[in-house]
Amino acid sequence: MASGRRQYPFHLIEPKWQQCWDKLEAFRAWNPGETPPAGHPFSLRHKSTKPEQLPKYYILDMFPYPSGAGLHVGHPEGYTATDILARYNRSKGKHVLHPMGWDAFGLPAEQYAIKTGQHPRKTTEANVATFKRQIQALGFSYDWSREVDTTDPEYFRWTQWIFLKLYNSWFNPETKRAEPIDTLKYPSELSADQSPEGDARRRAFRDNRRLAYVTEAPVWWCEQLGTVLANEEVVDGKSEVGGFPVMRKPMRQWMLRITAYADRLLEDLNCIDWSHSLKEMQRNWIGRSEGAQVDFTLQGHSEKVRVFTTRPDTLFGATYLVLAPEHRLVEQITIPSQRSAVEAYKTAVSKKSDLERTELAKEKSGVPTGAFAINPVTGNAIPIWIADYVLISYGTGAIMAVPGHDTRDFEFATLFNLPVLQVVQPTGTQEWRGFVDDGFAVNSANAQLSLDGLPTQEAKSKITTWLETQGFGKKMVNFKLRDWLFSRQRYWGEPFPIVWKRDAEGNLFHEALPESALPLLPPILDDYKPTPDGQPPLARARDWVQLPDGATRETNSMPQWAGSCWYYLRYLDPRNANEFCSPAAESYWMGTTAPDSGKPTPGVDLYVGGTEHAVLHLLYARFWHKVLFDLGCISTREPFYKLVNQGLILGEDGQKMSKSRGNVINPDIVLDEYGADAFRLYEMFMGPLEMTKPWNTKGVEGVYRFLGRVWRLFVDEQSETDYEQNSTAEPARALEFFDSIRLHAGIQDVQPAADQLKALHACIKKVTEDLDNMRFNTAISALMIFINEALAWQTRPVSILKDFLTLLQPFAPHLCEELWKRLEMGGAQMAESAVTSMGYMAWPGFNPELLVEDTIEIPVQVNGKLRDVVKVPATATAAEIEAVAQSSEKVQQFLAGKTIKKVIVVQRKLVNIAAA
RNA sequence: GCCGGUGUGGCGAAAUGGCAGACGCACAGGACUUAAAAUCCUGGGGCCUUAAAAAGCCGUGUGGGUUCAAGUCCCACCACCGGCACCA
Repeated sequence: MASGRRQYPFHLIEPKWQQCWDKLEAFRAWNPGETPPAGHPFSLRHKSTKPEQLPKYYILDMFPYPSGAGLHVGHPEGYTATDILARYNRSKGKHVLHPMGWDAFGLPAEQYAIKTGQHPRKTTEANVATFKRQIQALGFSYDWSREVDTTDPEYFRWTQWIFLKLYNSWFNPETKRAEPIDTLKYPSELSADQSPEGDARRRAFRDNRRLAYVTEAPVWWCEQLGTVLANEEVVDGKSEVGGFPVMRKPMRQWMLRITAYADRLLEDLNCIDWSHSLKEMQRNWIGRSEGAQVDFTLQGHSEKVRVFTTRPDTLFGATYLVLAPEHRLVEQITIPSQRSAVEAYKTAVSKKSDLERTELAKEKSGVPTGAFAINPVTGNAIPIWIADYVLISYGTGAIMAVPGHDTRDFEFATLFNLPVLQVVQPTGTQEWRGFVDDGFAVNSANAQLSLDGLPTQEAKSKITTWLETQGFGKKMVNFKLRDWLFSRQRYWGEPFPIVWKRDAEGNLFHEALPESALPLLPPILDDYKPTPDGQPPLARARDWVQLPDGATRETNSMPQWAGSCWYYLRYLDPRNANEFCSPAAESYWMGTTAPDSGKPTPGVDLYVGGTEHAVLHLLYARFWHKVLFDLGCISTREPFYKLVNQGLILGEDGQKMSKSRGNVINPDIVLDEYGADAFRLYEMFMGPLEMTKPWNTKGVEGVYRFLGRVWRLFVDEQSETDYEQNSTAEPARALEFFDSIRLHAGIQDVQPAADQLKALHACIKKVTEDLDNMRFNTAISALMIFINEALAWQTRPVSILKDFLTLLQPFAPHLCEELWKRLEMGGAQMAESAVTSMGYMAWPGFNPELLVEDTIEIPVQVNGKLRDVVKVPATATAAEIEAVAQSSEKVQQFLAGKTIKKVIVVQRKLVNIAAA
């Protein structure tokens, strides 16, 4: 630990500049139509250019949930990367939008409320204050005037407004987009229905097609948390939060029809710049699979069993059917002698915990129903079983089993001695039994149809066409993606702007509140627990729930995802009281009217956050975005054009940081010891942004020393020593002594020497290229190389130092502002007036001519092994280089007694002599 | 099992098919100091030799291949990390 003396007085520098930026609103982004004040650094840089005439750069962090524990070192990793790029782009002349806010609804504040009775608002406010303090201490260039908080009524009124949009829309399969619910036409028999129930039927028709709809479905209920959880919030049969047991329970729930967008969510991945693996995760989650549905007639029943298969080409090999135990036909078709066995099996399955049911190496189980179906191509009667390896929630909840060519079916058939037929011939020499890949169809012919000899793909399309013409089935696409369970039984979330009423017949129905009723605030409670009969906490507020006209309010609330689904849009126009966002702000920042728009970047230019949101948040936000796009509220199809995941930061022991391991690094302590600039620099120097990497406090010391060397390049050693001694003696006057530190005597306003220019321009080139590719670690190493060289200079030209500070500024903004200021003042006393921000200094360009060397060193290899390095003029021709290389003494030694077969000369790079 | 990613010194890492290990940490030696800290300078892949060196050989998870030349490209494996997981 670097105890004692500081490398440089960061403790005086950093707060000073943070206050200065804050006072100036230095990093405020201006919406179209706004005019920055004349003295603002933006105006100084861009003169009379209107903000909206500049190319925009929208750079976004995943906003944090402000937990009571405060920031950990993982948060600032992404934030530092985006801040560096925000500052870099500002310096390059872009108009940068870089906002921050709080995803502040959520369980911890509510559970704290249950324990202590403290209103979650209080807890939330305290946590937000801590987070904000910690984030601001890092000197990030956020536009704090755009700060949003999902729990602010002025924010969540628009979350509720978007919900109303979803509620009041349906997905038109013909146009493949969302449309207002009024455009949904009733079928003629419904519109003609004059009966008393007509209205109710029409209502039901609409309600079943809304993008937000109600269903009575078994959901994951967690007793301890007192709420239902979404599928994805249940991990290994336990709640993701807290690890409590969960059970299935039928409840009335709100759902969002994300499945309608499955195809578009998949398709549009092709037009955004996300990592391959992230796109794959989304593709897997959506899980599109193409195949066919096939109807099997039942012996002795008029009903048919519909199955979904991706391998219709194997239909001749289907030797039995399997229904999910919950399938609706099971009841009907089970023969009396099998009834008790079937019932017993169903009970056993329903009793199984979901952990057991999804157990990996579990042995297959099932029972026959005694019923038979007819294979439409062979005409054979095949038995119908039930088994829990078939899921009710996927496809049609029923499968045709082809044990010859499906691993699961093969396992099942082996266990129960069911017939296994070969219908696919492998291309190689593999065993056909259990062969699941593409091959050639065999044993697949009847009087009307033959697939024999066809490759799998052709066989699939041939039989699908045949099935369709015969009326036995058709092409079908299935998705793993399920509709989004959108209600929670919680207090600390957005209430639904929905009321429930009864019609004349006594049927319960729901109705949306008008937009004018927003925001709908949650009621004041003194107990935040669910009611004893399992009603959500909101149900405790009788007066709130019960409306004067007899209607009752919906008592569910929205999940935490809701607020984070659209916050990037609210940042664009966060104080707008009339709209969720003005069209002018939206079209400018989301890129549709950017002035440099040869190709406008659609959406957020760069979004950085953790992989933990790879599917859920990113899929939900894309879904909402598309709905808003369809309804004409916004102008882009996708919200986030480029997305990068930062890697995890591990503890010093290489383990994941956790309280229980005691390896958590507290940023406050690091900041105290080394300052914000060193902290930022270290987070970026550790390695590539996207990699997982361990924390190492010694490494912080390394970059801290580097900043100390930067400081010493600029300041006079004696005056620094004086400052140290004086401020130790009289700490109260530290600032005064600090201001009288003089510049280094070598700093002069002179023409730089050639080697100085070369060092600078090599650095400019490397840092620029690295920032363009988000290679922060190597950019920092280039800055270090420059400093190592510059420290040896007697004369330190001001122009060189200024350019260097401009390069370092995105990484270590506080130190750079301070040194810049001192250069500007020429060593005079620091003045409070005329503060500007370096953040707007133009990024230096590099001159490649300055980097040209007169003589270059060329490695010479013999048979691929390095034998010598020769110096040649940079202008040497290949022949000249070859001559020099061959005449080298060392090379001669290795050529002795050998014949040269070939000489490879790579201009300016290398010579390799092949000899034998 | 499937999908994606990663394997390079004691450690974090760097390298458009062209001198492997930039930069930093740790370590060692030296300067400054009464001494220490801080700072500055120098040296560090391994092996084999040697008083020290030079020279030589070997080295990017393993085994093959392409090439004048492979950390980088191709094939087959192994290990670790992340995601999904009876999705028909």
